[in-house]
Amino acid sequence: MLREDVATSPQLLRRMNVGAVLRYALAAQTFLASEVMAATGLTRSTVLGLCDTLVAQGWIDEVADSREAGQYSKGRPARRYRLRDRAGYIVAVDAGQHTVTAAVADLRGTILARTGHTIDGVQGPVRRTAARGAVDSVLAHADVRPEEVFLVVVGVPAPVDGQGHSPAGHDYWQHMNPGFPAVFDDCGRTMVDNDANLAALAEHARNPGLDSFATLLSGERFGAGLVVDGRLLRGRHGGAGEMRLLDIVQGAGSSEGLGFLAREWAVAASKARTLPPGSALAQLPRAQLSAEAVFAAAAGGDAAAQGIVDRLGERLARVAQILVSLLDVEKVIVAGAIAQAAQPVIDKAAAVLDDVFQPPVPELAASTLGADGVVLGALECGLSMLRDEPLSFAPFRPGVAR
Amino acid sequence: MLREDVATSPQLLRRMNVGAVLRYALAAQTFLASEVMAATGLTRSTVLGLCDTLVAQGWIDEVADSREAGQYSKGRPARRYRLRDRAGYIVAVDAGQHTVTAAVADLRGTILARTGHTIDGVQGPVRRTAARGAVDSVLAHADVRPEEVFLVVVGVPAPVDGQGHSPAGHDYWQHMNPGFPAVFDDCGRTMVDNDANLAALAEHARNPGLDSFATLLSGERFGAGLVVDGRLLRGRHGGAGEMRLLDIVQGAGSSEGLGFLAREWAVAASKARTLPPGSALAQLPRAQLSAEAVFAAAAGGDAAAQGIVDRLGERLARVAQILVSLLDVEKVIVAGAIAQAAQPVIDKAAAVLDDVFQPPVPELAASTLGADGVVLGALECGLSMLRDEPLSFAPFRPGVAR
DNA sequence: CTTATTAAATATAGGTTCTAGATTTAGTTA
DNA sequence: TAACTAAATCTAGAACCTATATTTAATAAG
Repeated sequence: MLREDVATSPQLLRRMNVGAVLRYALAAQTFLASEVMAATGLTRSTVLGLCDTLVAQGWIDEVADSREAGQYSKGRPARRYRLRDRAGYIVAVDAGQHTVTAAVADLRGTILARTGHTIDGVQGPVRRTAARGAVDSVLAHADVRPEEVFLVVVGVPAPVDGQGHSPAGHDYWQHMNPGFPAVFDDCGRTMVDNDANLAALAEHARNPGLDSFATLLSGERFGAGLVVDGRLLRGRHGGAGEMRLLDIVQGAGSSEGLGFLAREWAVAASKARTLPPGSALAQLPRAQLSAEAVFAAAAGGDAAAQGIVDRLGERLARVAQILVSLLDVEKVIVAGAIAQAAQPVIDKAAAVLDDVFQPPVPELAASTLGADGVVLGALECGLSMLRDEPLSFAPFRPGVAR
Repeated sequence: MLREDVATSPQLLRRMNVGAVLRYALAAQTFLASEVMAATGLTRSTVLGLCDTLVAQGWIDEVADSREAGQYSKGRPARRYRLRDRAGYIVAVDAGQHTVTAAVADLRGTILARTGHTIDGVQGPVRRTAARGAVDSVLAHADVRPEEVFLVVVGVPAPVDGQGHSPAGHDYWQHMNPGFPAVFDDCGRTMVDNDANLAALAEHARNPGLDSFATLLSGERFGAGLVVDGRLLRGRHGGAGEMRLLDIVQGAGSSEGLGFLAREWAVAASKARTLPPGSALAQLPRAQLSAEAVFAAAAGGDAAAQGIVDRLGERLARVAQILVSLLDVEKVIVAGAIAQAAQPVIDKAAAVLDDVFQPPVPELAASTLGADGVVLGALECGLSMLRDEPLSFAPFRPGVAR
């Protein structure tokens, strides 16, 4: 491969140009030579030659519908090319603490199959088996064989450094990140990353132009994926975005998440019998005092629930204030399964931020991705790696040796 | 110029290779074709052709001392090339609140002249005039004319975004960053950046392998330059590293810096007459109760001064804790003019960090650059821009039209 | 049904750039 | 002075891309 900062030969130039056209194909799926000419500045002869190469390599196909698909056009009909979006596949896995979710997508990012299972245990071996099972299940559903997979991207609830490793010394992290590459050694390359980081990548892909923001997973514990100046922050050991610092922030108190606290505070109020008799929360058995129940009651006007929501909103505002004032992010996206239910909390927090900051006040909003953020981020991570270095993957075609 | 993601022609390939050799020259100053061959993988013919180009453009010279300088060697003596380190110049300016410092360096980064002045006032026009005066002074000392300058890099005590602008709405920031490019319009390109950011770049250049760290300017106010994963963070409006968040951190209290607080607390103790009669601080008139005096007294064993140092150390530890735990930086470098004097404070803070963190404990250390950090960082900023895009500059040679 | 028109595809020639290998050159060493 | 050595130079040759002319495959008009 290339040494760093290295000079190049004509062959390498060809490789660069093949890559440029392939990138265009990945973005456009079906395209004409003229479009590539406009996008790259290359001559028609050159572009057609590059397309020939890509056809030979199995990345694109020539299709015959140049005229039918397009609007009316005079002159000789143009060849039309189409990305072979089944030339390879990307597998995305959210290996959460209690559940594993897997999805398989084609090269355009279209999800072909998706599944979720609970994991019975937190031990590494159990998690490895569960992840492999989920992946085998989606591959079977989508009729994809492991050798057709370009890339497996796994999200885990632990800090992960640039090499996919979690810091030593914490058994929990090693259990959460128990060496997935070995599990998927027949499925192309495997990448492991932190779940909040992947969720942030998903948001980045869905918010064009938003280049500095934080994605705050906020269910049981706070954890942030930080994107500043268009880049995801990792830090020395992958610990960027860990929220232990909240222990020493006034008004934030701890890194426990919104879901956890809503439940705890409701249960505490119930035990302390401070809930007014008329409160909706008082009607529920303690086992059903979930965060969602609290938020729903608050939305219904219940004063006790509203009190909890207000406290949570102030706490969330503190968290957002920290991130915004240290990193100058323009938006904090509250993500995770409870994000949408927590809209009342977010509204309260946004009001607090309005007081804290001079305009322009940073945005605070719930993610629209719900519980799928991590899986979608894993997919996005894989797609962006594909876009960055498409030629480092080899298209799979039945009957053709790789 | 190039469209993004664009394909290339043979001419552009040549340009890339010329750039690669020039980068080598900038790093090596004097070199042989064989070395470039080894570094780039190119043929001798090609490398010599590229060197011819660079000679013609005025970037390098052929020098005759191939044998003399080198160790014994058999065979035909190799041509030796040398960077024309006076093909252009880089001007670095630290436009601080009270003082302006300027330096001019050649392409190798060797400083040719340096000067410092106090600024009489905080108004934009005054600062512009002072900066221009300082630059004219160093240029005259180094016998450099403005048109020979490639790049002027100015550090200011205000947030600065990627375009060199400071956020509107704060008059102070506009005064600090009053449109320097117009002042240096005869000196090549002008770049403006935040002072702490530049100090961080200086540290980055001097600590190879250190890729995630914070540089904490800590004199009158805390301000951090954040480098994570090898990149300087800016944020949406250039506000990354602003330390206003300390207002809500327990034990940190405010964003006032070590120098400010040491002085304030010593004066307060003096006014409250709580200094023991034997204390070295009690001997001093209040106007001389500087931070340096407090640190010196503490080093000399004075108990009252030691008390102040301990309080400062705990506060500094909090600041470092915040940065480390949110960004996973491996080191916090205390910079600014008082950094070295503040060693007792740093020692105290390091001891606190030892308790707070599990191993590996993040490092905390004083910068070795003293008050020059910002100027050196501005120079480093210019050099790295030169290294990234050398061919975007045109060498200056007397008698040759540009 | 033929002809004009149009735009894409193809073919041809030419220029740049790099590589590979043979030959020459400029020194040292014996 | 001759042998040796490694750099420089010279000569082909191959891979690209471009520019321009020619051909081709469609539609539209007469």
